[in-house]
Amino acid sequence: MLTTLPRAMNMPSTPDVSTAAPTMEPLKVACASCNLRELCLPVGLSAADLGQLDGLVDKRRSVPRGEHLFRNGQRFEALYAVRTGFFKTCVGSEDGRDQVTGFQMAGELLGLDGISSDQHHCDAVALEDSSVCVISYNQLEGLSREFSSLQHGFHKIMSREIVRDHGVMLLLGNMRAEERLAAFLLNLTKRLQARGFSASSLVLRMTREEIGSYLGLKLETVSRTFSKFQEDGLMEVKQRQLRILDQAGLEALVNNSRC
Amino acid sequence: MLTTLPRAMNMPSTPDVSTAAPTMEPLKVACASCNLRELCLPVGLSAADLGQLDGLVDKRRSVPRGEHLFRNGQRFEALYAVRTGFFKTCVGSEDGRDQVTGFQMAGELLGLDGISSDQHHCDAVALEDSSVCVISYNQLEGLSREFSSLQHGFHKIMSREIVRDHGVMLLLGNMRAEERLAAFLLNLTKRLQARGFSASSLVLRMTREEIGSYLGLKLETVSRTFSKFQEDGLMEVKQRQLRILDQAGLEALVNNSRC
DNA sequence: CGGTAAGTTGAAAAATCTCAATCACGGTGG
DNA sequence: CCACCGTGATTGAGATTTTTCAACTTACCG
Repeated sequence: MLTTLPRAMNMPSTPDVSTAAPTMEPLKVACASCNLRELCLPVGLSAADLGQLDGLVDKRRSVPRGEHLFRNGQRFEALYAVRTGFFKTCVGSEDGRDQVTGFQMAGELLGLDGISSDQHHCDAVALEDSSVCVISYNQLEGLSREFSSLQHGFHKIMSREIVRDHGVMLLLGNMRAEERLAAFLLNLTKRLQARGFSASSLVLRMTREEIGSYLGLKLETVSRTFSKFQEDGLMEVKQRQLRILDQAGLEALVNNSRC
Repeated sequence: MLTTLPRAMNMPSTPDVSTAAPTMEPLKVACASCNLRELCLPVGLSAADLGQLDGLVDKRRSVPRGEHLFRNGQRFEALYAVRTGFFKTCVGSEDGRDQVTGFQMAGELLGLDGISSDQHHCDAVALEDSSVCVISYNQLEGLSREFSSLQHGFHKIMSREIVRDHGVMLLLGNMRAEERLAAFLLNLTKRLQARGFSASSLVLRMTREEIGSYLGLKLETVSRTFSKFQEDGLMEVKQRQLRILDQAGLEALVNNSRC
């Protein structure tokens, strides 16, 4: 998916206070100096264009762990780019069913579902203390008409979300429990790696139940499958602390349907 | 989803040769005179704007039953609006897994997945002899910068696709076989009804296997569930010919998880 | 230090899948 | 015109996977 990797980022989940930009007012939000620009909405924009996009990000907003960034039914006004932290999105039906539709980390966009009918169609909940950039959707549409590279980049992001969703459908429709969890973990580590984190050692930000909801499994099945992966020497699991020992083994699980 | 219903359409799956537009050259493709304009990309555009959108639809293309409109990996150049007929889209993984990600009928857009990386990420196959309007994506981006209502409409369509996909995830992740099939049938009849067809009598365009693939079930399970629905008096099933006898009963199946 | 939320594990139940046989239907060619 | 063929659909029975229910452990937070 991501063609451009970010340069070395030592503290990827911390804002770029370290970046030595001379005379920068901290209250001004500027994509041009954000260390997430290679992963976020401004992908592919030239430095010149980037400078003109001051108006894109209205402001920031911090969301403590467990709080909602937005809720199903709420009026849609803005998109949100995760700056630090970790979110889940979930949809629910009239009866109390609940489905986690995704997990979002730094640089990923939240709220695209809201455009369809001017109101949000899912809940977005912070799984740890988080902060987001607030992108006024009106502003984005306006700037998109001016900067075709921004327009195209935004379309790509929406399209990528559709492609991602189709991948989840494949997972939910065709895979057994082990394959689902393996695919999930590989996807997670790939995204973490793109943000400068280790590909093998990670801390899960979500509960077994949330993983299960995303993967269409019960939490007990998720737990059992983790245990099995550990027995098989694929990884070390200590609660939410994971260490991948055999990435190739995981990949084989996903790819070789059953042999 | 659809707020505006089309006026009376007697032959919804036939092009608008009947609409008495004076001095219209039949080779010119014009959204302004298409009877699908209320369901298709130009939703919400004023008559004035619509007239200016001559360039939107490049040309038409007909796709015989069983043929591909586009394939996974193929270069992305255009979106396609279904004019007549019926399509399925499916994604596949390296190992021969295959997942139907959607069924598209008149007025619905195909190819949105291709924007993300300039190549298609799924196959689109005609399930009956079909025809589509070819919408050059470059042209669409250009016109979008000029007409903000087109821009907004397009964004809404992409967003709606994302919302739809999340609904499918809920279905695949949380529902049992009966609920899935009921939800699928209700969705199908709702869309057919929006196009002027009966809400109760329909002919399935896809096989049990294709339904199963979409719903994450094996074809035998789909078949058994149809039989059960028939035993329960919810519908009459004769191969692909369906007659819904108890729509409320189907809705209850979907909504009341298990009571 | 205790209370609570999260995670693990076992055993039985339930849903779905697999494999296999049979049936229905549309098209084709003798 | 009709028998035949192939694809798609149906149905049964047993195997498999996942869920459910329940008991128990672990970690974290005030």
